[in-house]
Amino acid sequence: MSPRTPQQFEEIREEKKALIMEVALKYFANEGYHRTTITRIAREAGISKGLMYNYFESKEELLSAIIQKSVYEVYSFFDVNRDGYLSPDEFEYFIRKITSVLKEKQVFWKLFFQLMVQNEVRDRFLETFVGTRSMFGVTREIEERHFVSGIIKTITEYFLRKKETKGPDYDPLLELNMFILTMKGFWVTYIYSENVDDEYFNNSVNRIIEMYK
Amino acid sequence: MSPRTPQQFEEIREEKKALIMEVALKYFANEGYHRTTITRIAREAGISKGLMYNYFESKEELLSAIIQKSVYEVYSFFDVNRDGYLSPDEFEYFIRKITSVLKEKQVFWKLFFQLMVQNEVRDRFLETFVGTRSMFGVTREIEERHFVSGIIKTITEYFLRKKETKGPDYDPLLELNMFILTMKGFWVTYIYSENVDDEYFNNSVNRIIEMYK
Amino acid sequence: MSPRTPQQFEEIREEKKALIMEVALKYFANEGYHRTTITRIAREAGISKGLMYNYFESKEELLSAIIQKSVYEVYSFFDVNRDGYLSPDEFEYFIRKITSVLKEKQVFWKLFFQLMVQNEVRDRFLETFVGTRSMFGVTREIEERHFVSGIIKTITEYFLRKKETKGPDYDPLLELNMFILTMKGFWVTYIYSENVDDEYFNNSVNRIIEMYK
Amino acid sequence: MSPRTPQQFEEIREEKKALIMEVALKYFANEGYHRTTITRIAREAGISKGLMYNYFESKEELLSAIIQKSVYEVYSFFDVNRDGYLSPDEFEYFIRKITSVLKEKQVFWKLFFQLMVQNEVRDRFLETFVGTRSMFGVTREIEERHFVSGIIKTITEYFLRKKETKGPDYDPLLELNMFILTMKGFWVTYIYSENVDDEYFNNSVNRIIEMYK
DNA sequence: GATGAATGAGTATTCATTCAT
DNA sequence: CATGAATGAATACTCATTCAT
Repeated sequence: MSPRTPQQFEEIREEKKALIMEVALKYFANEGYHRTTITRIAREAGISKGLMYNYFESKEELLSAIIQKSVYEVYSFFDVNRDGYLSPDEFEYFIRKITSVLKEKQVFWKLFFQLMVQNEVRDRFLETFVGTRSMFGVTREIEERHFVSGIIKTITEYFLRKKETKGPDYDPLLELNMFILTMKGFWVTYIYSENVDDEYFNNSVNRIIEMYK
Repeated sequence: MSPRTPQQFEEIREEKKALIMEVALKYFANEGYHRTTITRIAREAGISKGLMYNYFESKEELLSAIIQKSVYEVYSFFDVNRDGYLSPDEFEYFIRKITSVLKEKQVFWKLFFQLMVQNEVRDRFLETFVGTRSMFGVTREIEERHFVSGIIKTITEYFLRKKETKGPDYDPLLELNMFILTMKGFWVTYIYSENVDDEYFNNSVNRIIEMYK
Repeated sequence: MSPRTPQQFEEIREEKKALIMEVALKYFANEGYHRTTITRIAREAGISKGLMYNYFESKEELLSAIIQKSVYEVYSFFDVNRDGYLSPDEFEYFIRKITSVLKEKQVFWKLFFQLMVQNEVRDRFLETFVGTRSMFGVTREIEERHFVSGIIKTITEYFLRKKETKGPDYDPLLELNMFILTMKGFWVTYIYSENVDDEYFNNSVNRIIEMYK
Repeated sequence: MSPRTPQQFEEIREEKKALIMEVALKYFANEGYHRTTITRIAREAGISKGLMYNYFESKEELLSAIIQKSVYEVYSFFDVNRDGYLSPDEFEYFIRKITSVLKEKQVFWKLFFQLMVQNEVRDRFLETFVGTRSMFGVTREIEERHFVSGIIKTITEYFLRKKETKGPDYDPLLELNMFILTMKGFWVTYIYSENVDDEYFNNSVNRIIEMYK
């Protein structure tokens, strides 16, 4: 009969928020942000529409929260190698990480990709979370800010360093470009694979490492 | 001032339809299908909403017509090589074709990609036009129907044949997979590049040919 | 640490109710009744929404309680002169009272005015609390019931009596009307003055007395 | 069978817009802006909600259009006397105008008053349309901009000039203040009178002229 | 008494589609 | 063939009120 403690309320809130975000991510990713209605999310999460708005100020804020959370989780995955120098083994480790996080957060990447694909949303979120708008273009000037830019810089330096051992015919920026191309291809392929074949997945990763390490 | 002949009417009709489709494609691709209103398309095409419905039964039918037309144009681009056998030079030619059609039809590909990214739309169109739902997955069984499946079959055979010259360490299906991966990466990169750097573009194409021919 | 007596409970209850009403009056008056949410009032009063409903059955009942209380306070301000006869000095005293109560209860008058201005609310409350719906109109028949009617009757008689001294050209009902007009103008002017200039305020009051005493 | 001409369409549009604005004004004025739903306006105007939005971008824009139109009509009522000098007869004429426009546009003034009475709306519209926020306060500094300010300036000068004939005991600014007070009282009284008694109305106007000319 | 999570009926707004002219 | 006024179903969002704890 005694009222719930603030901690209990906080717990309820966090659990419900997590539930809503989980359901919303699933539908945003698979059906698209615009096509997913609040009604659907609420029904699927077993709550009322009103409660949704108790936790998130708007549909957009819900999307934002999902992205923020996911980006944070992806960030925390890459806490190593932040010194800016990459040894070949660290490079390999990085590729293995990036491919495993693909599996781990497949649904989020689906959503992320979808957002990238739409002008409007891209402009709103890309700069905030990724720090670059040229992600899909050939990025020549290396941007300093943000996580992704930082990684790209580190990797660029890795490729530039390889020129010393590979000889005069080696075009490091072209190789970098091909590497990024391949990673994107890998990404887009496996994001939309419903039943990833582990053997092929691993073989592909190993081959990428073989080609670009 | 003599009345128009039925042929002339038909011509006018076709021109108007083409104009509408062109405008719609532009907006569908850049703003998104759901975010583009019929009103906007009609205004931009300089006609009334009513007339729109005279030409196309619904918004969806308009989309469908756009895709059909574009897919047809892309098809006709590849009229060669339909005999199912690919020589190395034909393979190179095919890559050059596929990359140039990327530039040629960039707007369509943008739209296409956007549609692929949504379950519902994917299910509705992919099978119809492309003949496979596993496009984004690791396709092992080679599907026979349709254009894309046909091409994949031809290319698969190209890679299988290479085993004979490349030796026992060569895994043709893995190489095929890497090739597809790379092409997808190339595709997704350049679709969303606003100002494609021709030099880099060509260098990348050449490198792909070098790697997989 | 002895348990509170029923009286103490009652006191606490009354204090809380008063606090809620005070906060609510402030927001109702300044932001509008409809635009003020229960959540806001509860938060501002430092209590929970649930408790609000422990004290007041509904938002409307809260409004009702506020008006009742304020009207009662205004009533009690005018406990003199209830014998129905007004001497000139009592008339002056009445004007000074009515203008000072304007300052005293400015926030309430703001709310009151806002309510008057809306048909629905006016109909609901005006009759109950003021005893007339013609408050804003030219009232000829003098209504007997209620406080305001009583005052108007008393004042009407005051003006009628003045005819004897003012001579045949004096139209007492017209003068009464002008007096009421002027009082309303004074009222509406000062309710919405944020920083009332005391000198002007007093000069205006004196001038009104000069004109109508 | 031939399509409507642009003129016909324009006519339809203007008639419907006028109808909607008329109905909306009535309900906004009598029930309050916030309490009046779009559904109600549409039903009362005999059209669908959707059509409302064909003509007005939002509820607020509808309100804005109503005010703009009404203010324009009131402005056009006062095209005389814009030279800034007021003779006594012009002053009388002005009062007769202002009181007759009260009758003419009673419903609008009801709405206007209601808006004034709410902080939020007041801030949004008052400055735009009236050019002063101190309307309800004792305005000492005379503002130059806008219509209302212009009139107040002209009238102020009228009262200042009267000092010369009225003698040293005459306080022109106090009289101005009393005049404004009385006009406001007149205004608020007659806005909310449902059946205005013409004789009383005219007598009141004459008495005001008598007092302040 | 006290809390705030939960509800649901209601509100403004959008937009594909129809249809009288 | 051509127009755009008109519709209505759907959608995001609000908020007074209830209720388990």
